[in-house]
Amino acid sequence: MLMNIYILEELKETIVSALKLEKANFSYPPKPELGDLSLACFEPAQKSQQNPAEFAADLAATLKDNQELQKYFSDIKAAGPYLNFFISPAYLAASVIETVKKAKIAYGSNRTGADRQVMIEYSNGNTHKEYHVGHLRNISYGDAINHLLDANGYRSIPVSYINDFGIHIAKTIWNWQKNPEYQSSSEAKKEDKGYLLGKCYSEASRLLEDNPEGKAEVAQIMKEIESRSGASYELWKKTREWSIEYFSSIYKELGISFSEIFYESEVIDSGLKLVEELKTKGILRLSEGALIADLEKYELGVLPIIRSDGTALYPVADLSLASEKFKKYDLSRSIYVVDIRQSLYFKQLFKIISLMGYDQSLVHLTYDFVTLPEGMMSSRTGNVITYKELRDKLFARLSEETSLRHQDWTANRIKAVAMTLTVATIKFEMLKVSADKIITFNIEEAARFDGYTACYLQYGYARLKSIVRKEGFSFGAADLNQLKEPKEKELLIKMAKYPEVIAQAGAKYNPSEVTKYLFELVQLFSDYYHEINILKAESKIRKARLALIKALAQILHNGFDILGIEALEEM
RNA sequence: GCGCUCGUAGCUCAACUGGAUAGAGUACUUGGCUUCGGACCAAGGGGUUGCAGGUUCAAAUCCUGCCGGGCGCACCA
Repeated sequence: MLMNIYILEELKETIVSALKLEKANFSYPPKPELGDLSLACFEPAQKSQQNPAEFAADLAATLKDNQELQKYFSDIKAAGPYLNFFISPAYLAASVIETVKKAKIAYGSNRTGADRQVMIEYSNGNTHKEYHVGHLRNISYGDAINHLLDANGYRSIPVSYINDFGIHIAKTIWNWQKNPEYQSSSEAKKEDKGYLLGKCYSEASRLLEDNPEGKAEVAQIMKEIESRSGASYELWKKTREWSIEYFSSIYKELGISFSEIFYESEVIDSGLKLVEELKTKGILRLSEGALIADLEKYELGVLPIIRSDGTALYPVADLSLASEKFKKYDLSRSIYVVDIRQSLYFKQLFKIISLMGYDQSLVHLTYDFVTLPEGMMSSRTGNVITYKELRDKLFARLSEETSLRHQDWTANRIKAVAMTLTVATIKFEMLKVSADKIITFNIEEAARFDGYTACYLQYGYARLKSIVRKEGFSFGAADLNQLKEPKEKELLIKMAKYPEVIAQAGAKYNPSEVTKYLFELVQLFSDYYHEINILKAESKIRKARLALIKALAQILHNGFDILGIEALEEM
């Protein structure tokens, strides 16, 4: 299959071959008056022991008569140590708009990954616990990376791993059994029960803090679950289902789906066998009664694997899961999207996996936590904001605003639009900040319709589509030479950069570059829209502008897809 | 104690990984509705990039040392 070659890439290659450069350092001028594409001359000048500014000026003079380059550039001039290229507007418009028109949903994607399979694990809820804003950052981030990998030519396999077998479950069941009001509410819908379990768990953690008696009871319950028989085990089976149903209802609301979901309870047994093997191989050893991985010689400390009482710790399941993944799928890379606080743990885990003989590349994709303006959150003390609470608060604001603007709309329509905006807002807020920054989630700020927000972008898209709708189907071939406005050129340059943004954001696992790009694109459009009339323009110009607008809408739509955001035709 | 990480405008964040006069949003002040959707647009003020050295043509970015916040470091996940 022939893939798209994008204009800027093509131009850079043309320049490099025309100048016979080995290495070229391209950038974009800070202001459009300076040019559209820029070549820094520091390095080549140094090689030929010349002043960079003179070097640039010499090059500009040489290139003036280059027939090949004149096809693409209306002007080439030096500005200090930079050689600046002005792309010919007609060529730019034709190239960008035609490429978008042909590629449609594929505009921006590339073949870097060469179809290699990559697994990406994210969301990773714990049954019986709440699904909170931290999980939302994880799932939004993981899903965006999943889309970015696909757009960069990888075959990405999104999976989730649900911890359904830890001590937290015994705590929840302990509290559940003690409180008849929990049991009596089991007539509720399954997903509501999943939510209730989360509440029950946080309460249990609080109750158990200074309660040795309770802790002993919890340990007893844990043993019963591990033995897979008895009343607590039966209750585990039932409540586990509630949580899983609850998670799947969340994924559905968020429009996210996984190729496969793994469960700790299903990998733990083979994990115990695996751990025995690793012990005979000498990778693990006993110490102070516990089974540990001694990684001191790699400066990674010590990782306990099995408690001195013989019960399994978290790595047992993780090791088993890793080998499961590699057995089942032919992976070139395995990515784990997990909170940065576990970075030492993942270094240890990856070291053990490589000692086991796996040579696939392992990536721990980290992000920092989410907090609220009021302060830190912890699932133990229970002052977390859950998905449900956040969603409801955002939804209330966004639907209020929507119904204010559309008093003729039905309640259902308002609800549907507000829900789409809610999900878009959550994802956008989680993605717009780079992963290594703590997010202070400010609901008031997030739910705005102006500024760097999901609603601002959606509004821009809705206006675009509104124009396109008015045009109907009378749509002939456009003469793109009619796009002569400077603002049109600015828009086209920005549109031409989209493929680079996708490539870079993918290589750096950084969706915030996409959010920023889309915001700037909509800003440019809003400015253009305000100043230049599209539908009232003279027929030939109108057609050309409509072609521009359609390509623009396509790019916005593609960007929304990467972010996992549903584009609204009307809002 | 050891290690990781962050520190940029009042606030929330960018800065193409060493490049042009450090940019956006918000807040504040001001201007624009006989508009293709004003949920918009335009203009203005606002900075010793935590501090001090160093590396070089060039440093918010790299190195060293401080200061301040956050997070990890054996039976939590």
